[in-house]
Amino acid sequence: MTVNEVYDVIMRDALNVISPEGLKEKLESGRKLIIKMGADPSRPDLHLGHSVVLRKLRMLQDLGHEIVFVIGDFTAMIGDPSGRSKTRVPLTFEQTRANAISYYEQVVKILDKDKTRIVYNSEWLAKMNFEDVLSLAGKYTLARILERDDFAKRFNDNRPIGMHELFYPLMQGYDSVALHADIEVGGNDQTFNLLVGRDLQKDYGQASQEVITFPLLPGLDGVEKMSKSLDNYIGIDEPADIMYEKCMKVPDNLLLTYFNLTTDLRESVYKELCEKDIRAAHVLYAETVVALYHGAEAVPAAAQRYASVALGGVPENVASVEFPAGVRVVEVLSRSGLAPSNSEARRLILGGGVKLDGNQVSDPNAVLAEPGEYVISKGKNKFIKAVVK
RNA sequence: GGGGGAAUUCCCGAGCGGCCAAAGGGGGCAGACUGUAAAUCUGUUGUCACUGACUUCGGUGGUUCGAAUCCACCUUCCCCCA
Repeated sequence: MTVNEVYDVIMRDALNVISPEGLKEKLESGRKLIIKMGADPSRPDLHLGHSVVLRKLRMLQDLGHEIVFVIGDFTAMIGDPSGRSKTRVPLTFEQTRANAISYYEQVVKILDKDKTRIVYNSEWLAKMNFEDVLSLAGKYTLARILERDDFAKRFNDNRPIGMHELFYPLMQGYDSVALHADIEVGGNDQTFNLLVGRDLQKDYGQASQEVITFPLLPGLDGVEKMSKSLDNYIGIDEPADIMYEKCMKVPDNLLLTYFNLTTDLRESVYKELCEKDIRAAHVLYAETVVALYHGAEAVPAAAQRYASVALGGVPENVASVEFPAGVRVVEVLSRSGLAPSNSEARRLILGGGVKLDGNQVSDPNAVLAEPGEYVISKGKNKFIKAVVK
């Protein structure tokens, strides 16, 4: 892609670009730009929501620029208050390192390993003394910090805001100063933090970074933003089968958005299909995404599995768990993870949600007396093979 | 520093001495319907050896035959005054 093409794609997909002229100028300068992206080490599991931004970074990388991931190991001690209504529980140093590694491994599924750098913000933040901190704090005002949605909200609702939390945007902004970042990208929820970086760079005598924010991908529930903790995500690490199935579950009214933000397909390919045959559009989406992360060769198997389960069949490679003869079905459910407890398993049976080899189990005290293999299912698409010995 | 209030099961929120595993709503899960969608309807939502037992209502100790409910102290949060 040429500089102009990349610029156009960014302008098309970005939610907001602060100073498009500045961005264009930098891209055309011929310099190798430092592009900053904050990584949240408290949640190292990447999903399609992250891919929205990552895929744009990949384009910039292909133009020769350097992507720098800032692992907020120091800021993690505070926890980003973005979108939070409560103070977060801090992470330990070891946790952030472990998470950072896992983060990196997933990131390079989309990005070019050689042009991706990882830095830890403790490198500079931990070295600041109290005087440095005061000087940093003096560059911002309470009123401006309180402009932030979540702070304002918490403040008005009389919920506590720790003093240290107010420093979060400043610290993240200072990262840009330390790195001499040219561009910073992030999700829409990061807008405030990214802008603070711009201001601080100016205060420290640097050119302000360009800021590009991208829309947040809504989760599979169609309400909240995609996130692992809400379990409404499609992880980029997930097996092809699961990925395919989840893609089929994307809410109809969001499918267009998903196509837009998470695939390379041209609008002409999917737009009409979404309007005319939403089911076929789902299939196209599922195939596209699975191919993207697992290769085209993984598609047929995933599609076939989906189809067989849809027809009420049992998928082929189901995880199996061994049990001694005479186990209660309830225990099979709880120990295999299909149910969180025996009580819950019992309720599921009573509610008609459990099947044994395709037949509904109605007795909560049912037992697998004979050795053999049994397929136990919960709901429509959760299966486990019980190997009874 | 002084005064007043609050802490309930995943979340919000009722309960204010036995009828409380704790109303109601949200969310979750399952069933029906469907396209493994949405909407809708139904059931369910502490654990276990489940017609019974056990553990829960910020923490610790107490009063009582009996405490989520009363008392004391502690912890945390909020409000008002300074």
